[in-house]
Amino acid sequence: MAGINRVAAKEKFLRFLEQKNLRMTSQRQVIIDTVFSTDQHFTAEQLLDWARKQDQSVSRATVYRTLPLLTESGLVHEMDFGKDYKYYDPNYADSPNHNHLICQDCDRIVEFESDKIDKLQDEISQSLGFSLKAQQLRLTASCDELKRLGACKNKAC
Amino acid sequence: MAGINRVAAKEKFLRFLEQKNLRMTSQRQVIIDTVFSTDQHFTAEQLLDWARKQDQSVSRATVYRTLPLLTESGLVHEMDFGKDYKYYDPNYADSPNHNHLICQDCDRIVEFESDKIDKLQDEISQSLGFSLKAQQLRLTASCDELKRLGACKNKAC
DNA sequence: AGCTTTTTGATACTGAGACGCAAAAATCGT
DNA sequence: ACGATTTTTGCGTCTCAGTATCAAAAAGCT
Repeated sequence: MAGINRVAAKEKFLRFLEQKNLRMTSQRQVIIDTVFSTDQHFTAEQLLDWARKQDQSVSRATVYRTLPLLTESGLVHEMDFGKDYKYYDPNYADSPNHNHLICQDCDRIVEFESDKIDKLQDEISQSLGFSLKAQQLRLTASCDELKRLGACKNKAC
Repeated sequence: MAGINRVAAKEKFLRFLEQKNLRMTSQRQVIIDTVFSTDQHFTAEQLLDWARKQDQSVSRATVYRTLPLLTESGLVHEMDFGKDYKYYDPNYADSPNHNHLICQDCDRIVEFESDKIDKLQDEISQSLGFSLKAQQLRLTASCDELKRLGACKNKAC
């Protein structure tokens, strides 16, 4: 599953820029092309590297300036995995409620959804007197189950 | 509910140090006294400020060195609320599975627990082939429910 | 083409946290 | 109680992600 269609994403971003009276530039093109050519989570610095392979001249500043736009437009989601830098998730437009399980042994990140959890979160928020706006669930786990079965395909396992 | 007993906490920390062949020093005393005189979440810099009011000589380095010890001993929990600095939660020893709801309007942090969610998390981890080690659930919400009812006591609401 | 507004890239800056090291404190053996 | 050994401390420096500044370049407008 390769995330949102690159063309659809670009289109949505165009509409967002228009509505905000911002301009589509070649640098922004390169950046969102890069973002939606993967479905991996990435950091700002990674994105800079990748984008520069496509266009030497893309600057760090522009990458850091474009990421908040992508976040605001709902195409990408800002995540913190407990490191001292941010991660960005390009699968957000597809499934805005997905959660993450991070393996502490092999650093894999597995995405999952759960209607039951979503529903409970809503109920709890209501019962505390709030209305839920956003949510982040992060499970830290160990793949020893898979290891025991010899089924873990990851090199680090 | 004022968090774990200060005396109990100090005792637990003493045992932890002993087991690791580390020493109890006056600075570490001051730091954990400070930590367990509140049940609020705090940052490293806040802790430094508070501790220095009690003992001028406590250094930034020592605070930053002590916090990982407190975390490792299970007395405190490291949290990220999406800011670029970490928060620490002194209520962790009491209820290691509690979750957080952060109000985006008034910045209040409400703690809550849910056996149902805990259970679902475990089930999901198992079904993905992992065993759950740790968990962080963060809800971002707005207190407009309370506001509408005129029941929100917070000044910012 | 000229004029205005936005965007860009280079560079300097900020702020949390880590590191290195010599001095100070705690522990231990005698 | 005292010197030897080990740990811890405080200071200063360093790193690194992210932000701010600003003149130059690009885009859009008439």
